Amino acid sequence: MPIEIPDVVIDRLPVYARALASLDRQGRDVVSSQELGAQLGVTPAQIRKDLSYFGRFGKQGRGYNVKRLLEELHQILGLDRKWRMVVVGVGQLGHAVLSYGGFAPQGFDIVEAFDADASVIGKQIGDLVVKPVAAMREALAGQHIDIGIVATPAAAAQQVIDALVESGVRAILNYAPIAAHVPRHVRVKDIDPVLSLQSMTFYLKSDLAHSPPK
Amino acid sequence: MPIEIPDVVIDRLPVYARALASLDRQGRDVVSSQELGAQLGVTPAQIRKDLSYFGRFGKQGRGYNVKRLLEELHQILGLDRKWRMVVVGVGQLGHAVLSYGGFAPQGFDIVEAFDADASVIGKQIGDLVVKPVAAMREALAGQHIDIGIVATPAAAAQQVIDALVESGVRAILNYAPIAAHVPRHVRVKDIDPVLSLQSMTFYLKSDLAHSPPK
DNA sequence: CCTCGATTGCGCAATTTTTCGCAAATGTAG
DNA sequence: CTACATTTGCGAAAAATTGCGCAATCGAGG
Ligand SMILES: NC(=O)c1ccc[n+]([C@@H]2O[C@H](COP(=O)([O-])OP(=O)(O)OC[C@H]3O[C@@H](n4cnc5c(N)ncnc54)[C@H](O)[C@@H]3O)[C@@H](O)[C@H]2O)c1
Ligand SMILES: NC(=O)c1ccc[n+]([C@@H]2O[C@H](COP(=O)([O-])OP(=O)(O)OC[C@H]3O[C@@H](n4cnc5c(N)ncnc54)[C@H](O)[C@@H]3O)[C@@H](O)[C@H]2O)c1
Repeated sequence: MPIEIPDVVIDRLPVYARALASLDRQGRDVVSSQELGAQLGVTPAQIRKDLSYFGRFGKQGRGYNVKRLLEELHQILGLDRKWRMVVVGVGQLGHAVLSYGGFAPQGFDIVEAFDADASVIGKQIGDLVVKPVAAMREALAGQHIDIGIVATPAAAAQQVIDALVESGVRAILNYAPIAAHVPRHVRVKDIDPVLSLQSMTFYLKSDLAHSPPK
Repeated sequence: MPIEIPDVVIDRLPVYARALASLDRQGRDVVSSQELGAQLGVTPAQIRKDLSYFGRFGKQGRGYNVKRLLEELHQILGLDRKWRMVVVGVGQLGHAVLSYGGFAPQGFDIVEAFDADASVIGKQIGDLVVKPVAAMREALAGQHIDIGIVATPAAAAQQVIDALVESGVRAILNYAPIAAHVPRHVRVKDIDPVLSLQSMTFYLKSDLAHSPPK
């Protein structure tokens, strides 16, 4: 029964969900795998196959009901509830993360923020006050935190991650440029724009087209 | 001769390069695929296979010379030269990007910044002055820009991307939560923390372990 | 100069992921 | 009620990716 669902499939579902939400806002009622695929740059067959891991959500000859499919995806991904997150490292990037309006509407609530630097500790951002990272264990002891966001310098990141894991966090969104080590029950996703750039340059490099149009 | 190299392989090379740079800073001279793999959480066989697309860089019985392999990877990825980038959208995130110290040391230079908002235009950040996005075409007309970084709200992102492509940019680092449409000769990498979170919750959701250790 | 433990590079097998192809539904139009 | 244009879900084929196994090679030590 528990057929293994590939990670790649899980990674695509949020993309489908985002597109469906957009279609929904535009008032669209139904969409075919064909159209959705064109919009997202994936093949219709892939969308249908991905969805088929979870059930039968479409109607032959019609396509998918946008609202219905969006709800199903939310349920599948666990987006039909709130997730509690903490941010560690409130520098440039940490500030941007804390004041980003894109998390809360999706059910991702940042409930604590920590930093090591005295000039940041105590600072109020939104309705959070930055606490000392040294007191993180205690601060998190009573509460249930699902996800830790790491935005410290690379040198501090692994120890911060260890502390988050100790505190019961089961997923890490890691902005620091390191390969994090975590126990197997903890998920990690890395966000590193430099790695993204460095893989794109491979293709740019060999592009012979080189002249800016005069 | 031009054996097709899988995209997944290209995506891993920067990760290897980053680890090698770290080993190099630690004064390590050689490393085996075994050790590198353990550090990065990939199998040694995968590392060897990936590298074998490009040549033979190791010595049997020894492993890889750290400096040598790092140089080779830099060459392969095109990191042995400078890349010129522009940032469009200088809000919270754009600020963090502009003042991020992690790009320049890797050869990624931000040479212009644009925004639509009068309260940001003219502002100096580092040694750049934010210019009006309306004048982007003209500002970029003379120069060769390799990569565009998009940090505008979603609603503006596609038109900004179109303008960047028009200006001759061949790669886009897109922070906006949209599925960008670009001509085939343009590369896009998306950075979207919400998508990352939304795929991790799939696994958290089904985790039965739920209680924070008292 | 021989032996031995270590480690690469790579052909090939195994596994994973994507794509194909089509029967079965669905809605529409006549 | 029938014909028809669509589009799904899914088994099976194809393609892509990963992992295995091992001959060849390296350096150290004697
Ligand atoms: N700024 C960006 O655009 C950007 C982009 C990608 C990745 N990153 C990465 O994100 C991280 C943060 O980048 P930034 O630009 O915000 O740097 P920053 O120096 O502005 O902020 C780092 C913050 O972490 C705090 N800190 C240091 N050690 C700590 C510890 N042990 N515990 C808690 N807090 C600690 C510092 O006091 C500081 O406030 C870095 O790893 C960087 O490589 C940044
Ligand atoms: N802040 C984050 O942590 C974060 C994280 C991930 C993704 N994002 C995404 O990055 C983008 C920027 O986020 P932010 O938090 O910096 O938002 P922001 O509102 O602080 O900044 C957006 C900036 O874009 C400018 N802008 C608007 N339209 C423009 C146009 N047509 N041309 C040029 N500039 C234009 C605005 O004037 C503003 O300065 C958004 O798409 C957001 O979803 C942000």
